[in-house]
Amino acid sequence: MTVPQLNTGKTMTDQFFLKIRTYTDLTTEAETAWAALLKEKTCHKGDNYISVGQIPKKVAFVTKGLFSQYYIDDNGETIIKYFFPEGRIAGSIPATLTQSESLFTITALEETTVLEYNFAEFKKLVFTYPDIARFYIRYLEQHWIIDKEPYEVSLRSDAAKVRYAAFLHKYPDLVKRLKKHHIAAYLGITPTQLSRVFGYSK
Amino acid sequence: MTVPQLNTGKTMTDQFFLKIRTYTDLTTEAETAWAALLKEKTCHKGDNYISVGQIPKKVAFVTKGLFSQYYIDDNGETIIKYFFPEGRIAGSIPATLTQSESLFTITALEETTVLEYNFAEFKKLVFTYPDIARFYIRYLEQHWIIDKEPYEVSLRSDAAKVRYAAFLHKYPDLVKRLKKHHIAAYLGITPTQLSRVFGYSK
DNA sequence: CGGCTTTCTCAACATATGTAAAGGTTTTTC
DNA sequence: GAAAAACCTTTACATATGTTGAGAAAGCCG
Repeated sequence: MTVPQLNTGKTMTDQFFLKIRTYTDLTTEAETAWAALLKEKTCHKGDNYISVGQIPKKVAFVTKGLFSQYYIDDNGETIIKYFFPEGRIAGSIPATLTQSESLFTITALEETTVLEYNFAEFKKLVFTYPDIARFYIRYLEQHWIIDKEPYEVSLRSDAAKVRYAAFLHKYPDLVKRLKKHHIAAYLGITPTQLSRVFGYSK
Repeated sequence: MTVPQLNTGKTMTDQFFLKIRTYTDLTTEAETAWAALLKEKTCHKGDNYISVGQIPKKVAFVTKGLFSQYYIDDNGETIIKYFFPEGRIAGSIPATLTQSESLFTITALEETTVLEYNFAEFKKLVFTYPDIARFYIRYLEQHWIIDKEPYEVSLRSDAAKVRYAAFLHKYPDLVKRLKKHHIAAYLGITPTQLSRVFGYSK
């Protein structure tokens, strides 16, 4: 069971299930079973929630703060795959599903509080409660299929300047919380190049 | 119901469910219900199974042949996102899920026979038969999460030469069936560049 | 406050890849 | 089987982006 913790008048668990219900409604039994898996955790700025090479067991719903998921390529460049701000479920999912070493590190860019839960336990609930299965399917479809497509297309066919403009437009709030080099690493360019296209366009 | 059609001694439907059972076993009732949705279709080389701008309703299990899924970017370049050879389920899934216009065209690179089914009808089965839900979840996890990760990483951090070598290694059978410009379009480079890295390394 | 680190920008140069065009080969088509 | 189309490679040139290094600004820390 989670410890009540006020946050705009809601416990973290309330905040969690409010988000979950935007995908699909859950029965009380399902919600109770899921709630029993949740555990609060805090990551200080700079802490790694998951490190490269680790075999992850848990995923984390971000209630406050910001994670980035990144890896270092052969040339020593940092490449950021995702940002996980409030309301997102952070995890190294491929590694968690296959129980293999994570290719990515997930690190806190800000003081970050999460509600974490064991993913294998969650998967058991998926096959026990049809409404949790329904949630999981919606979640997978939304984030792994629908949301990813425009970014993947842009990454392959747009110049850095266009990708930067799209990022500014899509994540105006995130932009303020990130350093330029984080954005560059997400767009797949160097800070130098970002500075160039930024300078020309502004 | 599908028309029996010999193919190494199996009907196309047999071939389909053999593949499905590699994800999870189905009850007889579930299989029967799903089988009722299947319909054979043939695409001649050059035919589009789905065209850009179309709102797709169906997906297609490829029993014989090869599809590519591509789009034309602002500069008129063809960009190939996937190949669908035998045993893969081809579709413009983001557009099908959201019932919006497909960003991609799916076209037959060879004479291709498929077993197609209405995706919304299939989704009803997902929420009726727990074993079909289990299949669908496994399928989403495998193809949309696990399989995609290495390619996405490579696309962002490896030079064209490395990506080409990885492609040769991973799809030795596909390579023989594709033109070089198809491979180039998949790797995100021009045929000219592919010819350069191919020439130097061979 | 003062120094230290991080961040950001800029310049000069290097490089991978794109563009365009040509020629030779292979494949398709009738 | 001949004509046409598609494909592949190569060359010369163009360009976006990377690399390195320097310096200025901003943030952090003792």
